[in-house]
Amino acid sequence: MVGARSILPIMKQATIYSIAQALEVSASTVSRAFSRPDLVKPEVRERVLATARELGYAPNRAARGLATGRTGLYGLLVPDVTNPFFPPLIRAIQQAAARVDAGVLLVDSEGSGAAETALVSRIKAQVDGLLVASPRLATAKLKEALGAVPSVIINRAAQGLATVVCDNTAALREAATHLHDLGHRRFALMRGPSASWAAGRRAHAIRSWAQEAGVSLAELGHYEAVFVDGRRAAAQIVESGATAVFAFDDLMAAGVIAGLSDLGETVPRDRSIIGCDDVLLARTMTPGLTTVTAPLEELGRQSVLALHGLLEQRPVPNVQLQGTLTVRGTTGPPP
Amino acid sequence: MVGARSILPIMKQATIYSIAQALEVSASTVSRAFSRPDLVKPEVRERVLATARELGYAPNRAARGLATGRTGLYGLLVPDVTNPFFPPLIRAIQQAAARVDAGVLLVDSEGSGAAETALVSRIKAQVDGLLVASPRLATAKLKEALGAVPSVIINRAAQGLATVVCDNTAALREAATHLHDLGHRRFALMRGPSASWAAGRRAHAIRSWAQEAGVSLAELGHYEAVFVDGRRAAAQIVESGATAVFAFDDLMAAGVIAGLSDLGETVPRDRSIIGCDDVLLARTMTPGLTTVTAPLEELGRQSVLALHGLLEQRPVPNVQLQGTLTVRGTTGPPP
DNA sequence: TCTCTACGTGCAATCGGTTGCAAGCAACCT
DNA sequence: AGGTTGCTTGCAACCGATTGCACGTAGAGA
Repeated sequence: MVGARSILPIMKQATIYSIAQALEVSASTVSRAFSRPDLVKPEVRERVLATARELGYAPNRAARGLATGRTGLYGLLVPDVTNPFFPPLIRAIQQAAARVDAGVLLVDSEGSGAAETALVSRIKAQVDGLLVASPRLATAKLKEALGAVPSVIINRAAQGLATVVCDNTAALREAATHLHDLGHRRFALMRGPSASWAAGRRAHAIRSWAQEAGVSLAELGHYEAVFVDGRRAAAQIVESGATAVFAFDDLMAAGVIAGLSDLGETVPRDRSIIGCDDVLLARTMTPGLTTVTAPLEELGRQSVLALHGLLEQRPVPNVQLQGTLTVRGTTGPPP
Repeated sequence: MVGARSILPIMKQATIYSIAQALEVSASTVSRAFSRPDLVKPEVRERVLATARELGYAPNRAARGLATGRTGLYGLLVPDVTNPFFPPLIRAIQQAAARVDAGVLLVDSEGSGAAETALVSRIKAQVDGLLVASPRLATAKLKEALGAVPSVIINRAAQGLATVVCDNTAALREAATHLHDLGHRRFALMRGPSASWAAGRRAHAIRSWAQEAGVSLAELGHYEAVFVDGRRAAAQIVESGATAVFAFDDLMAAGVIAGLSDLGETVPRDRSIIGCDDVLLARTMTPGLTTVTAPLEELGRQSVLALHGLLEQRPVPNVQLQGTLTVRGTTGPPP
C-alpha cells in the first residue's frame, strides 16, 4: 500500500455487497430494501438505508439493467433541437422523467425521415421506451421502425400508437374571429409542410372557419416551416391582397414580417399576422407576435406520463390538449 | 429446425451466445470479434460479423457496461435548454458523440447552481463523462461536485479542468470599431450576470477598447441574460445618452430593442445595438441583429473530442475558439 | 402440544458481455 | 529432432444487481 492519496481514499463505489457485509446480512436483503421494501423487516430496512446513505451508495444502473432488462432511460427523438418549439418540450420531458427516476437520451433527426428510422433502430435497444416528437415519417413506416418498443408520439396522430397532441382548432377560430372583429375580410393562409400532420389540421380549421364566415381565403404554400420560407413568401401575400395572414408557425410568421419589411411594409399597420406555437421568439420580437400558445410543458408532462404508463402495462388513453389565443402586437385593424 | 414462424419470430434479441452457437465458436471469440478485432483470425471475424448482421445482433449496453464500467453515455448539463444559445450546441454535441458511439444524457439545471450540484451527483454514476455548459457554480464548488468524473467545461475558464471556450475579444473590438467608423462616440455596455465568466470577459474587452479609443462608455447592469431585463433597461440607456449599445447577449439585445420601441424609438435609426452569440433569434428578427457569431458547432465538436480524449487518458489541451462579427441591420450611423 | 401459515431471510442462478490465463498448434530456429 | 515463438481460441471468473425457491422461525389455531 503505497499511494496514501490524501483526501478521497480510492474506495470503490459502494455496492449492495459492501452494505451487506457491513450489516452482516445478505446482499439479497439489501437489494430488496430498495426494490421491494415491503418484503424487508422495517428495522432492517432502516439500517440498510442508513448504511447506504453513509457509504454513499448508488445502485449500479448497468447491473440493474442487466438483471431487469430496464435501462431507466427514455429516448427522445426530435426533428430539430434548434427549432424553438422543442426546447421547452424537452425541458418539460426531462423534468417529468426525472420524477419517475428516468433519464432522457436525446437524439435529433435533423428533420429527415430516413434518419428517424436509423436513429430509432440505433437507440431502441438502449432505452425502455421512446418519445417521438413531431415525426416526419409516415405512420406505417414509423410503426415498423418502432417495432415492439413502447412509444409515445407527440404532436401527431398515429393510428395504433399512443399519442399526445395539441388541438389548435378552437384557438385558431378564436384568432380568426379576433381578426374579423378588427375589420379584416381578406385572409391568407400560409400552409406548412405537406407531410406535417399539424399543418393539415391547422389549415383545415382555418379553411372551415373562413367558409362559415363567408370571407375570402388565399391558400399559399406548402412551405417549409422555416424563417426564410416565410420571408420569401411575403411577395405572394402582398399579391394576394390579404390584410390578415395566418402563418403555419411563429418562425414563418417572423419570416413574413421580415419579408414585408423588405417590401416597405410595417406590421400591424399595413397587415396583421398571426403565428402558431408561441415560441420564445414570439415573445421577444418587437412588436410581440399574436399567436396560438401551445401548452408545451403540459404536453411534455403528459407524454412522459403516458410512456410511464405503457411501461407499467397500464392502458394509456390518447391525450389531446388545447392551444389558447395570445394577442400581442402583430394584429390590428386593416389599413 | 422447426419454428418457421412467418414474419417476426418472437426470438429474443440475439446475444453473443446465439452467434457463438450458430458458428460453433466460443462466446469469447464473438465478443473479441467486436471489441478486439485484431485478436481474431480475419476469416472467423468475417463470419461472426456476417452472422451478427443476419441475426440483427446489437450488443447489450448494460451487460457491456457492467463488465467494463463504461456506459457509453456522456452527460450534458446545460443551465437552460430554452436559451437559444444551447440548442445548436446540443445538436453539435449529439452528433459528435454519435460519431464516437456515445449517447447524450441531457439535463437542465434551470439556471440554478444548487441544482447543478444535485444533478451532477445524480448522474455522474450513469455516465462515462460530463460536459458542463456555462456552469453557474463557482469553479471550486464545481470541481468538488464533479469529483473524479472526467469532465469538460464549455464556455467558461476553470483552473484545473478541461475547458473549451469561445473568445470574443477580437470580434467585439471589431464591432466597436465598426460603430466608431459609423460615427458613434457615446457607448453603453449592458453587463450580464455577475457570476458569468463570459460576461466578465466581454465587459473587459469593450472597456479596454473604449479606453484606448478614448470614447465614453456607460456601464449598466448587471442584468440577468433574459429578454425582460433588456426591455426594462431601455430607459437607462436613453438616460445614458449612448447612441451605440453593446448588449451582453442577443436575448438582451432583443429586449432592449423592444424597450426602446416602447419608448417610441426605432433601431437603428435612433440608436445602434449589438448583441452577442448570434442565436436563431438574431437572424429572424426584423431588422436582423448585428452580433458576434459564436462557432457553436465547433464548440460542441471540440468538447466531445476533448471528453473522448480524457476518457482515453490522452492529455487534452484547453481549446479556445474565436467569435466573428456579423453585421446585420441594427447598426447604422448615429442620428 | 402439534400442525399450519405467514413472514423474513439467504442461497444461488441469471442477465450478456469482457478479459486474464493457459492450452493448442504451426512455423521457425538452431 | 527439440525448443522457441507467436497467433488463435476456449475456459472460467468476474461486473452488481434481481429474483425464484427453500429454509427457519414465530405466532395462530386446533
